[in-house]
Amino acid sequence: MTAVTVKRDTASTVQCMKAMSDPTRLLIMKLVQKKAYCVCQFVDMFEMSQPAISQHLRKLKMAGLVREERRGQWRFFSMNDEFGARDLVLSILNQLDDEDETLRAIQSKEKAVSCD
Amino acid sequence: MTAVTVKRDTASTVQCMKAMSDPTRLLIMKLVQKKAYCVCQFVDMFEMSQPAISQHLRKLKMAGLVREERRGQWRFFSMNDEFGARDLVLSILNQLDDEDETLRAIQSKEKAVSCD
DNA sequence: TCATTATATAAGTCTTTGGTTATATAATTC
DNA sequence: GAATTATATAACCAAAGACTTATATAATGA
Repeated sequence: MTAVTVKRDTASTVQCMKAMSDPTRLLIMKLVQKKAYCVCQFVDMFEMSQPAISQHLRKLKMAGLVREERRGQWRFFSMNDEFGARDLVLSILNQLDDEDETLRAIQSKEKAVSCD
Repeated sequence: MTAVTVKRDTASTVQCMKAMSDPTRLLIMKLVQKKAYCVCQFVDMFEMSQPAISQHLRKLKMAGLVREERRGQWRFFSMNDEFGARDLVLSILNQLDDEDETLRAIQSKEKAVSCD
């Protein structure tokens, strides 16, 4: 049973694609598809500065692809299931190899957060 | 009968998405999916300068999304069906609305080429 | 061969992007 | 309430993008 894809206009398609057309953001989307992560986890996994990660997350959030949730001193990000272009996002993520080396390397660096 | 999608790595996915993450190039891909167009047709349809169109086409060609064919003094561009990330391209184009206003407006400006 | 037509390329400009460092804010813990 | 921890934001910078104008190339046709 395949859902009928809601067709989208050019502008919103381009906006969504631009948000995901970066290796860091594409992989963040791949990760949050499965569960929520907090900023500091991404910092560890991507071995990237905290401001750099924050800015990538802001872009994804502004574009509507992720949602933010506060838990104590942490902010968790997860996939926004109410996003209009959700089908587009999923079809892109779906053809991204789960065995991809870059993805694997990043996943292997995941650390638990105290509140978990 | 749905074809099995070949999973792709992060780098090639991002490269393909970047090539399509522009309204002009996304719509060019939508157009060449159906048939080949020459540069001068795109210039008319997108109401954009010839060098600008040439440069967009070069990007698409360099990324492997389109192929070029000479017919007399014209150069026709069509979708490259041998492209590795073809499934990704098609799934993106597939969810782009055929009734999209921008697309319609561009299609309405199509003119015939002498050699047609 | 010369003018015309179709296209590419080069060089310049302006904007956007993705990082940096420094600092602000807000919750937690001592 | 002071120090610590998590995060955001601001200001800056270098590189990439998307145009522009000017010019080169290549095929066509007189």
